[in-house]
Amino acid sequence: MSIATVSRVQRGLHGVTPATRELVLDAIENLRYRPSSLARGLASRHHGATGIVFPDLSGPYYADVILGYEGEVVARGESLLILGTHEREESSELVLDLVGRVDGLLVMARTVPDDVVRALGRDGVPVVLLGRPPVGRIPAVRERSFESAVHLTEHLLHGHGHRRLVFIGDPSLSPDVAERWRGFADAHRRAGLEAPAPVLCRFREADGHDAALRALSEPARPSGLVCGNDEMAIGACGAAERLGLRVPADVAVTGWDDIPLARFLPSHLTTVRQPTRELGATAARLLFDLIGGSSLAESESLPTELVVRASCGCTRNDDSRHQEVAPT
Amino acid sequence: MSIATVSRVQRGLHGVTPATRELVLDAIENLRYRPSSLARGLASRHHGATGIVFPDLSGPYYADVILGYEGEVVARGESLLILGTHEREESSELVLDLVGRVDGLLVMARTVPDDVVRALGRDGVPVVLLGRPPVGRIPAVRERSFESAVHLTEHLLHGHGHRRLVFIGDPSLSPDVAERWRGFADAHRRAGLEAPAPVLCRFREADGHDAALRALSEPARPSGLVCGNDEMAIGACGAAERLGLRVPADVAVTGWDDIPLARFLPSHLTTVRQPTRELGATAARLLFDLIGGSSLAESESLPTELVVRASCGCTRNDDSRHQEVAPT
DNA sequence: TAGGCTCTTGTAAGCGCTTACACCAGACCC
DNA sequence: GGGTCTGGTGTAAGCGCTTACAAGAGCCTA
Repeated sequence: MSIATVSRVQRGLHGVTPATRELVLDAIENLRYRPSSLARGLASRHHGATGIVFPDLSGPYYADVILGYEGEVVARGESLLILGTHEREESSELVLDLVGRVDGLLVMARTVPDDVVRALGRDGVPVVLLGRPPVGRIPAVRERSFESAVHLTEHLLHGHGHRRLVFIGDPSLSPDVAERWRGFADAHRRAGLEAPAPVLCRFREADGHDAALRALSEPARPSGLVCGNDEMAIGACGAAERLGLRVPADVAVTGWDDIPLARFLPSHLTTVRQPTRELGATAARLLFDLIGGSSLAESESLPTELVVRASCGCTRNDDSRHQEVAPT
Repeated sequence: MSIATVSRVQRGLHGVTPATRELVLDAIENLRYRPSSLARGLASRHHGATGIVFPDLSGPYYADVILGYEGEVVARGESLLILGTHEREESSELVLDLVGRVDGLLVMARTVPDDVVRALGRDGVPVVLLGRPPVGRIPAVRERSFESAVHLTEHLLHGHGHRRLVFIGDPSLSPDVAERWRGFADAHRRAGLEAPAPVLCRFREADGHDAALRALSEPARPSGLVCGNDEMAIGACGAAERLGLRVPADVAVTGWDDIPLARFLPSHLTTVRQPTRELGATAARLLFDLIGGSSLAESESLPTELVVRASCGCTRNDDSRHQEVAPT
């Protein structure tokens, strides 16, 4: 019984007599033989693994995306390498290293600059982006942040008659936030209004708190704060409370992401739910298409869902209405 | 210039003239040469990667552990493969597959049965356990759940005079919960009381809700619910509310893990904070010791911290006292 | 029955590294 | 000046698979 036959049986190739196959299978069982993934990879020149590069893992967003991705990967019998960049200096170097260990890479927002992504593309590495715009021919998966931002802003503008909304968040820090800001501004424009400049801040609760404190201390106090994510919104609610303002009576607050905590704020948070798992799963499918050689892998965008609770001024505090933002 | 020299330069071995080294480095730079991790691994018979097996990624606990682990791994220039078992049938098979792609494995609670772990140990695979008891000579990293359970229960028993406490959670489902239940029971014993049987339920909010509903509907209503984790505790608070009971006036509720949401319940949750990142980092160090051949890698247990807020009956609802559970 | 098929199995040449060992200069000693 | 070291460099044999190709067995057709 030769090594080639074993290899053929192992990989379920045709051209092996059932009898021999049985024999080989028995031997494998008895010897508890496990093929070396390293040797196999070297000979067949693929790793049987893909990588995912994410900025961090605080909050449920990235964890959920990874979960959606992981499901698809495991279903294909592949492995998954992860790398959190955590705004490390050497992130690009780490990614370049990672790329040597996988057949393809999912690169998420706020991890490495575009030129690193471009370099990967030039080297022929299959790459899919998530939560950031496409780069050259490299496809991206995103949720419709722009559309949901328009939708949410119009809800505030027309549904509640707000006229002094302020956007909290820094569009330059993340493509998602940029899209949300763009939608916010666009909704204003469509309504014949001008959106005030965003109050810049980073992503965490404390950042939102500080930014909201600044915004709410302006002489012309905003009547609503549209925050770039739920964490900032939570901070903003805290800031309002600290200033003796009631949410939503004195100031409306909205977020993004619908993290579990959103339902537990004193005034249940109106927010936008993202199809996090589906984003991850879609990215995986796209990446495997790319690895499989399909060159027609196109960017995709997934619908989001407006979750209307109490903090926007809609009165009920427990149940929540959901509205899907239709494809455009 | 021979291939061996390049290899030597690459790996920073001594015995290369500075001049040659410079030459090789230049060539590497110019040709943008990257060594094949596959070939290198095959020849040197190690993967330069470790794996982590976790049950799921909902809630911040596992994400934080992974983060702590990841930091150590990346600092060593190694890669990290992840596998979520999600109570899949084929989990053991997947783990056995994963093990062929790494130099060592961190196996967390509720993923694969002990005999799989034992089998790995027998095959000489470096394995570290987390959140589950040691198996044979395989070391485990754990937080002092037992001790903090005693501490928490005594706080309730002696600090607040409770006499009808009920434990919510199923000790058979997770080693952590088992330890907590054991501490709960032990504290009762020390106080000359008998702990009532635990109200069995799974880990999620809804499970805690149902279990608490059952417990609180008993003729002799408990005056306090000690829940196996924060999610269950949140469910329990909901159940109390639904029954028209106030927390903590009518019933005290406590959790475990100190998830972010714990601070946002109507009555801020008294809970136990775990050193999640440190757990992950410690496990990584232990695993690398093991891989490095050190056979004196011992199980470790890390201190936890009792976070006293309002839901146990201590009145203040915003600041929180922390008490570290000292090593025993 | 010889020639040509098809189908199964075996052989051996890589895949791109690491590493034991051979080799070759010099430096050094007597 | 020939021998012995020493340390830098090259050679080649793996590592454990995949895979092109060769070889052999069985069957059909003329």
